[in-house]
Amino acid sequence: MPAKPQSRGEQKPERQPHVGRQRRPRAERSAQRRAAILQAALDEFSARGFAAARLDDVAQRAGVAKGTIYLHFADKESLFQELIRSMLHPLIDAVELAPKVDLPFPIVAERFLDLFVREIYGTRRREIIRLMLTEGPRFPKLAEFYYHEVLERVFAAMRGLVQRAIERGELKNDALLRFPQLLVAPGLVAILWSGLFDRFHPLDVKDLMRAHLDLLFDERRSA
Amino acid sequence: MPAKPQSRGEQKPERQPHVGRQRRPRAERSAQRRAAILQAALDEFSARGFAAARLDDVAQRAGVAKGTIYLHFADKESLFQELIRSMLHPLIDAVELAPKVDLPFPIVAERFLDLFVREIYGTRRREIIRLMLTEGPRFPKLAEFYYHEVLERVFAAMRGLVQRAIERGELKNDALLRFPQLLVAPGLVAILWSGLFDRFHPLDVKDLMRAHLDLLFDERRSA
Amino acid sequence: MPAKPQSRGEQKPERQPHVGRQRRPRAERSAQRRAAILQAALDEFSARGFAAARLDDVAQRAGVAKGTIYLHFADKESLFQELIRSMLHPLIDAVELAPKVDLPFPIVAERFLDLFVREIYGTRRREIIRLMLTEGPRFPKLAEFYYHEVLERVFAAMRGLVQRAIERGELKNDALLRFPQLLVAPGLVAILWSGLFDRFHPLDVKDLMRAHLDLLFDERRSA
Amino acid sequence: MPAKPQSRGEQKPERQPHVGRQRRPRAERSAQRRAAILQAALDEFSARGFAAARLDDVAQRAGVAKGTIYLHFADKESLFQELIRSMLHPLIDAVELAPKVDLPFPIVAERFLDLFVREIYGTRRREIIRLMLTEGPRFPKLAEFYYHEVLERVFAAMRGLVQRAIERGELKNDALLRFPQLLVAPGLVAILWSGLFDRFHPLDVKDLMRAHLDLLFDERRSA
DNA sequence: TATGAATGAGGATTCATTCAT
DNA sequence: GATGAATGAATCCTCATTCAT
Repeated sequence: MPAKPQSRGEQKPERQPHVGRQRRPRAERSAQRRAAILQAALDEFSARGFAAARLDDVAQRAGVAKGTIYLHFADKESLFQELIRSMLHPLIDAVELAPKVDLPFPIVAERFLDLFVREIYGTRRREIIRLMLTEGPRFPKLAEFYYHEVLERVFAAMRGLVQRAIERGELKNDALLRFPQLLVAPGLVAILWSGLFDRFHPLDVKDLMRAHLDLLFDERRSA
Repeated sequence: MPAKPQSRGEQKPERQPHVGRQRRPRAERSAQRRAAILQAALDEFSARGFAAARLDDVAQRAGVAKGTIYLHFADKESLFQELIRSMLHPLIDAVELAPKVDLPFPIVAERFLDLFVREIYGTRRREIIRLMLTEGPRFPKLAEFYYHEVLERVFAAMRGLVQRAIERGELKNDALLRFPQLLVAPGLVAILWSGLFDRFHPLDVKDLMRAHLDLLFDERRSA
Repeated sequence: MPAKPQSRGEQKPERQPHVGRQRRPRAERSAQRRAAILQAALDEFSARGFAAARLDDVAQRAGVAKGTIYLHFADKESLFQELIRSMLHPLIDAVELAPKVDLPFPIVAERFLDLFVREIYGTRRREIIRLMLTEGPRFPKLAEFYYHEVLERVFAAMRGLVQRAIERGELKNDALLRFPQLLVAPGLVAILWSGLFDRFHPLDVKDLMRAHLDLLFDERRSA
Repeated sequence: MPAKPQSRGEQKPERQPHVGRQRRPRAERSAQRRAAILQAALDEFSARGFAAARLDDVAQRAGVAKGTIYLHFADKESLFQELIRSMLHPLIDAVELAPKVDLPFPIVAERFLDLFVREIYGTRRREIIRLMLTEGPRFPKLAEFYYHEVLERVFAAMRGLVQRAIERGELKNDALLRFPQLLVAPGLVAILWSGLFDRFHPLDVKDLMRAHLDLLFDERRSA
């Protein structure tokens, strides 16, 4: 699941050979602009938060006119919501391709956290998650979407794995079954930490995750 | 048009029941108003976030005129920052009165999480923490204050306890020593959850904390 | 005509020997406060102009509470107008005591300009004149007062002197008779200059006045 | 914020009389609006002074929305300063085209004062000079600009002329060399007078200037 | 489609004035 | 009389949204 192509550059051949302008079919140019706007919106919303972000800045950053934003999005709120949704979609798809292989739970958990580090923390999705956390309360629709489309699925998948682990005796209690949140909590904390306190004390996420796993399955790397 | 008490929130004004008007010294009335403003500010900032909160609403909710806010706070930002600071102070003091008794670490951890549930999650400080998390990136001063005055102290205290636990063999690895965050991570997640997803799936914090402890010290309540 | 006593200090004996507070009869204290307010008002109005001056600052500077100003003056405008009037009154009286001695006109003119330099330019009345010039258009009442009470009288006196000078052949034309303004114009320019350009090029008023006299009566100090 | 020709003053809008709406290129419309705003600003600032003028009124008078002002000027202060500057620029340019012809000094002086009457007193620049005099102390930048860009140049040019006059024996002293202000002082007084006392006693500037010249060069029109 | 000038509702802030103490 | 906390109208400025080109 590669990070989203931030550079606008891989344009395909063109048609109208006589025009000095667009060297690309209409629809494609439009999609490209839409992408540029979303990109810029992510930058601005991330940096200032929803309320303080200015569409002027988004437009400028995207290299389009302010009015153009309204050709693609109904209003500021829609832009925000579609930004979040569009960046969560690949994640949702990924969940479907759940890991069918049957490995020991500590390994599964480790892979899961690795995936988090690689595909969320290490990408701009980290900012999306942060926006979800910080602006979510003002966007019930978005929270609902996130809950049903992301959380429920992820948690369901996790519960399946946990259930098997419990049955196999790899887990001694049902804590993770009842609260799958406990597995990702450190990841969320890392996301929050990065925006708040990194300048005082940077946090090594991989280390944090390893420590988290140590706590959960202490037969591994112990003190 | 004299100010009007407009008592709101859960403040109990303890007025003399027989007096139709205020019969209180100047300084006290002033303090009362300041408190009312802070109270109202917490309500509004919590509900809408810093940028979207309107001082008009704060004033109305506090039962004072707009201008009155400026008698107590330099501007919107100061109001916000002083709100956060004032509500964190009792917490800071509490840390100083560290637990000197020497109990088994699982008990210590349990008490610590109980304290969190009781003194933060169960109070309006929950909202303060949430504001800290969500608005902090835009208030570097506040983040710095929080890091140095709260986190460093809490973490230092926690490390002391963890260190002893390791020495006694109560903890098999140094995970919590290096990342005290791991102990409070579920608490933060609970705070975030409460504002986002409670209407879909309420979270029982005490249960969550118990599960968290179960994961850490699995000789207790297992599956 | 000494400048107004800026220091409040020459208090007279008192009465109530048992009171720790005022050592002065009521009326006198009141007059003292009124004077202090006017003093402070001059400072503030001079520094910022009528509109931008703040009564808060006036009160603070005068060492009284804001409300006290309203015990002495109906409102900001009244304060301003009374300030101007009160400081012009001594000037008006002075005009009455016109110079009855019959001297050569150049000498008369020189004395007149000397008087201007000493009693206006060299005192806080300079600021009053400036305020009159800069704020006058917004205070028609004040302009009217100034015109009738000050200008008309001064000009009438001047015309008397000029008339005699013409009759005696000391002046070859009626320019000053028709436009007494021409005699004081450099003085007004000096007042304006002092607030605008002194930091680039200070103006020596006495020198300016001497040059002005040189131009008018060129048998004196010539090139 | 597109640049603007800046030449304005007595602009005649030259709209096509048959068009009910604007049929003009963007840039031109923008320049027109900017000009209208400056025009309206001059009206309002002149009438009420900087502090008391309301941008709402400026907008209304200019026939634009409040926000439009901010498309052309950063804030109220900028608007004010650009107003002054833009109206002084033509004056500055005019000084450069100094009079190269070598005429007798009284003629030169007369032409100079004529120029003042025609190009300043008789135009809206009179109001600009008044604003400069009355608001200048609160706008040091503006005073500096005016001093260096206008006064120094004008005075330098005047000194050149005066110097030659002295050498030729047309002036018997160096008064005007040291204080060129003396030549324009009556002009400034006329400007101030017009706003303050015209309703009590209108001042005929041309007459005033003639009298001024009479005083300086008394071989002309004498008593 | 795309543009960006124009709009004007909205909100922070100031400060003259009032009035309970 | 004095005080100064409280008021709220007034005003600057911002920025999401519209719309003529």
